[in-house]
Amino acid sequence: MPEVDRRIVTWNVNSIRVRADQVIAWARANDADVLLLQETKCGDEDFPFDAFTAAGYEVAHHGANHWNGVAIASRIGLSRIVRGFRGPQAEPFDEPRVIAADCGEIRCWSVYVPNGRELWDPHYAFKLVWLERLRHELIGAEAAGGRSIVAGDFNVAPADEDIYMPSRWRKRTHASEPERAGLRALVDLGLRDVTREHLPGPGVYTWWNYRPGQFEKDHGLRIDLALCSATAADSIRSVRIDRAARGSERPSDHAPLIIDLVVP
DNA sequence: ATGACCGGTCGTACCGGA
Repeated sequence: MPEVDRRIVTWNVNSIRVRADQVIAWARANDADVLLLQETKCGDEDFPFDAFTAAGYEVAHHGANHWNGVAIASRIGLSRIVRGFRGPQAEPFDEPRVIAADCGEIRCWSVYVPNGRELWDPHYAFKLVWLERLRHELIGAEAAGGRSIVAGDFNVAPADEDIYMPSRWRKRTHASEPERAGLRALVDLGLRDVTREHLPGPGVYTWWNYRPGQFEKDHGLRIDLALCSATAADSIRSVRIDRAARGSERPSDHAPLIIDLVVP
């Protein structure tokens, strides 16, 4: 059977209404097959479906209001869509932070892990439990078994080398040991951090603060990740981060993470 | 420098982001 190249991209777009044109133009120029988007920040009624359709992408969106929101756009098929965690969810676990679908030969998840805000904030406890809830979701879906990519904004820097100045993040979220343990528990399911494998650090970042000079000084974090099952990870040809997109006009504060793989 | 940004909201300050 002939092999087929697939390009999967995860990108926290920080409002799809602001950046639809930019995201679609980028997807076309970069030949993306699948876009895993986070922080669309709109309800389904406000998602620019028509613009994506015109560009050849089917879209499944899971959004409620101006917070959170995730989507999968695909030009290689879109089926078996699951919005949110399976089964009824009490708030705040019903927030639109996860969506899954089959895109061609690949089971894809787009995830937006809660920020946590501060180590003493109840939102931080929510973040830790949410990561554990995601772990159970991935176990139930047997994500580690097939050809799977669980990608998105995890809001956790896996190691100190993923932070421009680790000392500044000692007492902040994104770098604490419990968050990293939550992430490791996902990896322990058999989902590999393929950016780490293909782009050894330090200095590999996906997010830079909007504050002036932060991007220019490369004060970034690596918090957008692609966790891949063994079948998917073993078929990866390259992993890249498009820093140029972060330096564009009116950019998202996150850069796209690009995964190229080959499937039979 | 204690500062600086950005998206969204029945807004013109504040929340959330990270």
